[in-house]
Amino acid sequence: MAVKRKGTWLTGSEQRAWRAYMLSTQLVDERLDRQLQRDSQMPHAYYEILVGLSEAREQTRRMSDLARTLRYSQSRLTHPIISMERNGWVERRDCPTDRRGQLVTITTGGTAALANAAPGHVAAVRAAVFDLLSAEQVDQLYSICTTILDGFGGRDG
Amino acid sequence: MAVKRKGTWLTGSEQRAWRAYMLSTQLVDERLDRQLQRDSQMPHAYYEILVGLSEAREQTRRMSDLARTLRYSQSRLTHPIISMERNGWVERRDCPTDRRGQLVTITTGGTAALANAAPGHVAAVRAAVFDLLSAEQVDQLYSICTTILDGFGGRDG
DNA sequence: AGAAGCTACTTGAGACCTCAACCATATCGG
DNA sequence: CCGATATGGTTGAGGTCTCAAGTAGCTTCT
Repeated sequence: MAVKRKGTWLTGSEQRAWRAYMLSTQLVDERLDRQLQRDSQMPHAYYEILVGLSEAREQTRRMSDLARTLRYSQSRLTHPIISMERNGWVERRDCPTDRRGQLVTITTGGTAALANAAPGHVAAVRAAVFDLLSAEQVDQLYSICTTILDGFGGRDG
Repeated sequence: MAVKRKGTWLTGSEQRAWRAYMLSTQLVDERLDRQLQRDSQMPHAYYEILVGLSEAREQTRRMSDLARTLRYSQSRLTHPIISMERNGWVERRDCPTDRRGQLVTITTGGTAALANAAPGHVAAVRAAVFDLLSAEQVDQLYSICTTILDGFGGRDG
């Protein structure tokens, strides 16, 4: 493995970047969660699941497929799906080609809940992030995040 | 308020940046949490609290003071503090000048736990983030995050 | 065909966080 | 000085996430 010159701690500029990162990501997250919970009675994870389903062909996906694209563990997906099924936002049925599988479909109620939640959520995203950043910063952010994502390359988790 | 030209949705480059952001921040977070939990039996929040205390004058702080700098709600702080007190990592005593107040001090046990956890945690931070980014990107990240932080200006949450 | 191993999903327990309600003390206004 | 309000902190209930273990169906190899 390539040995870094730096020892165990972070340099000054890394440290200040790290602190700002931790603080800002946490605040953005909390803010979006709170907005969704308050205005649409759903946690952010539910919103993401609904989006994932609404974008799917036939509005339907296999559990494992959905979990992979959201990068959720399976049990992190099963629990919400069960409670969203109780809400009437999604429906499940057995997969015809693989009897282990489950197909999840967003219902019209789920679609309505999502349509109802989306504008406020997007406005919150804008207010918290994109209204503040320049176009250049948006591109930089994209490139930083994809660099980090690429670093994961499937290893550990 | 200044009206943005854009309507309710995000532009293409905003959207791809947003997806990369959500994915990467979540993955980084999970990875650090898991590493700390596995190697040092503490969630990330506990680590941050220990750091906050260790950096304080006399290794001691008021609850509300600590909560403010970490940007935690009070009950988000009280719960962990109680369990860390059971671990022997911190101690509490009444504040002499304000009888509502509580002073929290990190114990030698807490200091040891932190010293034990830090190298692995920092290595994980490096591996997940800083080993991948150029110096330029680190500076960009800092500037993006402080821009977002400034946007919060104390309002809402 | 049958055993071994992998994949898909669920379950339950435990930990953490949030929120709202609550007590106690400080502070401010008349 | 006393009531009104604000601040500091705790409590408990409820919900979500994680982790480990369990069930069931597929697949592969001999």
